Amino acid sequence: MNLLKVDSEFFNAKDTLLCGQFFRYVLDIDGAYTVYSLNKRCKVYTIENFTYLESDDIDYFTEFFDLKNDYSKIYNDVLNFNDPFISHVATLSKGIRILKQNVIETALYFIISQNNNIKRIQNSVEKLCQGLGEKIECDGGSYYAFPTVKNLASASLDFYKSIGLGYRAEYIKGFAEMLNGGYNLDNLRALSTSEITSELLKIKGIGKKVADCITLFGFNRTDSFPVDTWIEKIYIQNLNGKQKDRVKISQELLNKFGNLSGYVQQYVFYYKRSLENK
DNA sequence: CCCCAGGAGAGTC
DNA sequence: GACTCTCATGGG
Repeated sequence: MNLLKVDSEFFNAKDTLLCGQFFRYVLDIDGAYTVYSLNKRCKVYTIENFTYLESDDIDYFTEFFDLKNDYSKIYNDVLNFNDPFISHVATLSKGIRILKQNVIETALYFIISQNNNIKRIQNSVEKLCQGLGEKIECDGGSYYAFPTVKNLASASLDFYKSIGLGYRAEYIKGFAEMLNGGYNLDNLRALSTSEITSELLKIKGIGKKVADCITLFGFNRTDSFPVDTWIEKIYIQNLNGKQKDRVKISQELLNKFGNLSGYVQQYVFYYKRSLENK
């Protein structure tokens, strides 16, 4: 077990995990979060001015949490838009880091996320891993890995319905069979963001919003601005938006924020979902 | 009973 | 291109 200690100003454990980009974490009794990704896990917690990362695979989670990226520069670039509302939410949410998640995990989780709520998504994700993932024994208990493509494809439609996916079960089943048949999402990495989006939209169950989440969190393309029901509300209430179609809203926000879109989107989303209600 | 959740697909015009 | 309806499921 290795330990990494970093300044917490631009890496806050709670803000990063609860801002809506990730679903597979548990808040422990001691206040630390246990995070699961693929077949790995880590503990992460913030105490005052420092955030601590504990894992057997520090390298993986250094990449996962994007720790080699300079978020002070990103933060200052966002402030330079000189938009009072955006600056306000950025200041409150600057501890967020955009995760660099495995692309298959990201795609599955965000297909599940459609017309759903975060609690239900988390429940389904956990049951998915418990039902199909490899059980990993280690000191301090055991946990389940994210399932292999083969296991995902071999699971029945009834299994997917049994973990609460509802009508999304058919989307997941179809996507799993597609992957098992040789479709490789990593082949899309050579393409531009808009080209990746176009390819993702060909997959049944993936629309514009889910595709934008996959490009942002799975392909680390920050020139993506996912627009869901919450962002739509913010766009109208706080940004004086006039468009009504979510695709057009996304394009307008992307035009405004460019390569900083992904960061701004998470700052704003987190603000709306939690910070506003304190 | 209603409405809503990190929407998308299919149908109609 | 544009609406509109429907799709499971749990919670408020």
